[in-house]
Amino acid sequence: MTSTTAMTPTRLAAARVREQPEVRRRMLIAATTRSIAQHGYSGTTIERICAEGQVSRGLINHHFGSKEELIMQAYQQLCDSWTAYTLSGIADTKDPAVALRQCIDKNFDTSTFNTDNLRTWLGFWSVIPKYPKLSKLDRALYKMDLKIYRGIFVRLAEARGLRIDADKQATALMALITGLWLHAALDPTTFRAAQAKAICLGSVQHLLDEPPTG
Amino acid sequence: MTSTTAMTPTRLAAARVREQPEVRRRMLIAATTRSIAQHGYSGTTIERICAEGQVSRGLINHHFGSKEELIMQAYQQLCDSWTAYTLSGIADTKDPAVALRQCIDKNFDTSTFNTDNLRTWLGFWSVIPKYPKLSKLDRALYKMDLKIYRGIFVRLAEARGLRIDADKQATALMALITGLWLHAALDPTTFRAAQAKAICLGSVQHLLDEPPTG
DNA sequence: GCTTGTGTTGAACGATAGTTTAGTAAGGCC
DNA sequence: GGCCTTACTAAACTATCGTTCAACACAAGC
Repeated sequence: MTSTTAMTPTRLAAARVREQPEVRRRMLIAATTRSIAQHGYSGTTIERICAEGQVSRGLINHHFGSKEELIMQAYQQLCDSWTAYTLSGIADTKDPAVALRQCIDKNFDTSTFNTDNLRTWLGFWSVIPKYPKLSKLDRALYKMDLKIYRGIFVRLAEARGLRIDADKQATALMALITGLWLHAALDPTTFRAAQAKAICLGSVQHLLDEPPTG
Repeated sequence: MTSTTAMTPTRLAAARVREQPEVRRRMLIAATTRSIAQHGYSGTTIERICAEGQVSRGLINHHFGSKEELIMQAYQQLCDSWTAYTLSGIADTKDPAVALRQCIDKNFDTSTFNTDNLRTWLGFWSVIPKYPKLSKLDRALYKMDLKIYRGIFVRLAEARGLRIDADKQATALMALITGLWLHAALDPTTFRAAQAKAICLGSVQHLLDEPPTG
């Protein structure tokens, strides 16, 4: 009855690769991030994510329960990665000036300051007001960053014998970085990474130039 | 046959107010802006806009042809308003230092630096990469702002006898402002308008403090 | 080798998106 | 005052959204 030569199977065998749940979840999170980078949040549908991850539509609900949960975990992953990446640059740095330079470097290196990554952040930012969970994650990230930069400015003030408002300086530098990221995300031709970094360094130059021994 | 007392009309007379097309279009654009402020771009549907504008669902297509066209015109209106508002502050200002202060003021006054307005900008920013028309509008706005700030810094340099990179200064100030806007949009409790403005003024203080006559 | 567990698929589901359209009524013109 | 244009409504329409589910296939345990 079944002739393998006459009848090609109606359903061609899909590349059904069985992965460990944790591995598959990571893949789907990565696919989500890529979709947001390329199509924005409003253009990121279940179908698009699954196409990006080369899996069928039902798999997201199997591994995450809902699209919302996937989005939450994707942003958590993004925040965690960024925090780890930032901290890795100042782990055992004694000189606060060096630490500051390294932090700024990381904000404008090729793995960070590229259109895909910046647009991923933009995509998540746009829905943070909608989801309290995302707000919470974002605020935690902001506070973490603020703490890092504030700490650096405090150490810088001590080392240089200056009186500076570390909190204000940290807030200003973070806003400047975010603004440069946003403008680059909206139009990648506006300025290059080197120019953006130069602007950042320029804003803190007066704190870096001073000789350590007054 | 028709008993007004026994039968309440099946279709309660809606507040069918006939407006001039231009007036109605303005109302629908305002409703769109409000919806984006409150629900983000991805939460802004035809139904939501029409509910906000208190009209029926079909009216948007009647006046704009499509939702996309409405979004485009809403962003155009937002950009035009902002440009006019910015220019109005420096129309006949001779002293560049005063002009700069006034520009900064406008970025943090109550009509600008409120959650609704900032989230409206955020909502539009998130879809700019998707629509070339929006990109074009945004780039025009950016260039206009850049021109204004660059001009002020050029005049400031001349008046103070300083050598400054006006383009770099303008880019930096605009990024700082945008970053402060974004952080405030994501979490209104992060800082108050006065603090944000103080940070901005602080970033250009070294250009304003100098006495006019060296 | 058979059973069990589960990662995976693809179709079907209800809900909701944006659009279209037939019908209604208000305002201008002769 | 009757006619015509058109702003407007409300329902129907098609497409697509996120989700559910029955069937399937691969790996582990006995």
